[in-house]
Amino acid sequence: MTQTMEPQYNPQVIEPEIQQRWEEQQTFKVKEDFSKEKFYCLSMFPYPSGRLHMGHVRNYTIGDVISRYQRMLGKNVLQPIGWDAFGLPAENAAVENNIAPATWTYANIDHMRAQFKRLGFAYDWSREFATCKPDYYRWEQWLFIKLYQKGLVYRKNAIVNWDPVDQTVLANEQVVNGRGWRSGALIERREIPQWFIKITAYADELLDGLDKLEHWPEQVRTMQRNWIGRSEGLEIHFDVVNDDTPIEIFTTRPDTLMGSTYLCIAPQHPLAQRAAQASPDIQQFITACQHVQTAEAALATLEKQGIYSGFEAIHPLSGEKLPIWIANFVLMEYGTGAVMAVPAHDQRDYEFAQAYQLPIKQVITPTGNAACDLAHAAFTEQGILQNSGDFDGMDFATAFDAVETALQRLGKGKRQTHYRLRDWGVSRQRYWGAPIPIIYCDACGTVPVPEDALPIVLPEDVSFEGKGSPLRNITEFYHTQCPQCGKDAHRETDTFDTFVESSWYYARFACKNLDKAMLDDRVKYWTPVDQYVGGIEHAVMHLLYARLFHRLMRDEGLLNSDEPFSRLLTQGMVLRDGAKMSKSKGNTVDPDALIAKFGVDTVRLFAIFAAPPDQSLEWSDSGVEGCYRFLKRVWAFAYDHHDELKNFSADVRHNSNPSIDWNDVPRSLTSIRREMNELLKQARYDYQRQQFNTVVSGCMKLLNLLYKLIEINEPGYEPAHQLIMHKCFSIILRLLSPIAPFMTQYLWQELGFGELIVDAHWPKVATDALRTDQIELVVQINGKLRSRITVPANADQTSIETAALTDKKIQQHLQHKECHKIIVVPNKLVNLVVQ
RNA sequence: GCGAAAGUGGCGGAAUUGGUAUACGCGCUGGAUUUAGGUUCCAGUGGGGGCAACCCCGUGAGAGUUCGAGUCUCUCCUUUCGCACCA
Repeated sequence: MTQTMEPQYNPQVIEPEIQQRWEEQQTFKVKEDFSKEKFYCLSMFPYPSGRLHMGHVRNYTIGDVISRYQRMLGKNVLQPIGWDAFGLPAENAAVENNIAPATWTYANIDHMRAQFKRLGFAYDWSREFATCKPDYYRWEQWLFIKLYQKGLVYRKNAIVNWDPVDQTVLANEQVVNGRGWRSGALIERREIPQWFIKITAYADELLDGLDKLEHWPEQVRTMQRNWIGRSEGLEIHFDVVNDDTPIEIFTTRPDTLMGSTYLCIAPQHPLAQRAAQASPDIQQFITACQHVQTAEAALATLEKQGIYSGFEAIHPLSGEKLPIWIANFVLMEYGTGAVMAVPAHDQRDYEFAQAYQLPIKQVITPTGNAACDLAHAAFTEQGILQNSGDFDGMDFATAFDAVETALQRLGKGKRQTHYRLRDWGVSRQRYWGAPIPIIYCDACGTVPVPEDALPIVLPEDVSFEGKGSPLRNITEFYHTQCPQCGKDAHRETDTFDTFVESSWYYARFACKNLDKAMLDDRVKYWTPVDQYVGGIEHAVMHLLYARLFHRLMRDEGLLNSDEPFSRLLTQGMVLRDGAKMSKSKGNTVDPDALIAKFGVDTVRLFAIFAAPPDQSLEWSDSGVEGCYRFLKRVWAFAYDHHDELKNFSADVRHNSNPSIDWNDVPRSLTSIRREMNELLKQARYDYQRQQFNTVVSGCMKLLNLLYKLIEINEPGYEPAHQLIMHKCFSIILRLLSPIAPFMTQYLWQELGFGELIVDAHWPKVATDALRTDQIELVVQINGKLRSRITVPANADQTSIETAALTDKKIQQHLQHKECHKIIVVPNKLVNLVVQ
């Protein structure tokens, strides 16, 4: 404890001092003591976009609060950080500023690293890495080849957005209203060969695994379930009149089969192509469909259009001839490229049938006597079959089986499990990404790069104009020899989707410098990640791909668990004036400016206090000032307390608990002590359930309590008074330290509590302090609050009822009325039910 | 369009299991300190009525279950997120 203390809170002086000390002492460098209980806390690593925004500050503060809290609980905590360094923005910046994507990326990383350090996050910086470095991405190239050998990756044609003016492939984000964002040209669908990872081979496991992720938010699990979309249905074949190839469809509603009045096929369906040869109108329609965007949202809101193909299908059971239509909303690449239309019982089919005057045939009637009016909408619920021949009168389940049996007998259909989930296309026609390790040889075909030839290094020193990949023009990259026959060959110029890098980085943090393998046994100690923190926008894609990669690595024998993230916290967005903070909206707040004005602790405190972690946070300048005011009040209290401390008993000063008989202490003091312990109990619970905003409220209440305590004067009971005060302040500092680590560290030492507060014991509740002999109960009449009574804590039901009924206010209310029933909720209330 | 959430004072939010609605903070009003502004401190603050005791209303809208609903169920409205090449 120092002799003097600054009266003014000056974060600009203390924060850099403490930051320097953490760095010098390597306070947060993790010790690999495998005998200790570990806690791996990870926030989704940032894309190095330039500067930190408030969303970053919030995300990484939440992760840091959890890390520091877990460390104070005594665990061996790993909290690493790195950079998701490949991506499209670097290419855009390269075009705009005439700078190589690598140069731009590394400069951003340097800037953001300095910002992270200023924010005081308890990272183990020795494990930092960037995914754009060959010693990282070489291992995903290695894994890709392993998957190739196992048949888990394959190449097939897939659609991209093609900008015919810029002669380049555009991301969905770069297509605005169907046009290229730079060229303004109408985008075309173009089919090119691309690499896919067979995520569908893991569909069942990814789906079933969700049930075990009990510490994930239910909404995320539901979204993933729906994304995978497992459904049971029938695959049905329709023969085509005057054509050899039958049309295959999948339906989850075979009970409506007899109500099918037409079929729809995709414009790219082979049959549609044949139809186009005979009809210029059909050809024109198909050409127009070339401009349908690839994004599903655009597709779904599209005006449904179609044209009769001239072909007819034969209904597999009735033999009826059904017209085959070509429709813009049916996609060749998903499913079979054809659907059976049942306009009476599917809303989309209904609208299409109305628009093109196609017949609507009702085959399902509601159960019971419920009305069913097909004049305005389809009836889409399950019911009882009618107009369906032998199937009439059956319910959904019976009809499902009967239709299946009937079709199977004819060889025209069978039961099938269908997934909405599609295989993961990982090819990107871009420069700034990890090269896909494949070689194309005229003689040998597609040849994977041999393991000992990895990594395939991406040249960083390139001139980048944004028109196609520069890799095609770099001879020493593009031209190579075939690993099998040695003849001239060329490399794949596509790079990996950046989701590949972010799918396994969490595991690499366990063994960052390893150059002999992707992972080693250390990963078995550290994974799974105990706490993962990140935005809800990643609920499906990133989190599903990481769950896939974890299993792929497990099946390579690199890991011994099934899931990458045991617990997930999805934090909300930072809003200002009700809209997401973003450069384009011009409503951002610069964290650096705030830190310069208030210090880091205030910024962190606000990020935590303003909203619960999983909800959106509304920015408020005056709210930040309120947080600053609170920290100043803490400092002011500490300053006075520091001054008073020399008058305190040696026991209290040295934090050795003096023995005090609390039964002998006046109620004015014991009630403060009880309140303090109740607030502590609540704060511990709030930490556990990760509701950190109310932890801050609790600390504010504790400080208010201390100011109340100062006003109390009980001569002869100074030791108890001092003890409560000193203890209460040490509790405030510890509860607050994960959130405002700088000030609390400074005061912890200044007031002689110890050295590093992050190594202090987490405060415990004195349960004896919570005991009370009298309790207050609320008395309600018909659920409305009418009075309060005080009863002994151990009062029985009868005496509580008597106390409630004889209460003066209650008697006034009960005049001339009869009480039927009394409900007593222990420790809470009494409700009198009155006529 | 499909999938997932959210809606509580002037504002951010609290209310652990269905049990005292609005804790804590901001803002505002009044007062103290200060030459002044700022800072700091004290008091008040959901709406309506009443001299007062106190009463009525009140958690997006409407219904329902219950002794009791912000919390559970249904319908609707609004906002946000995701939709496979932004990350």
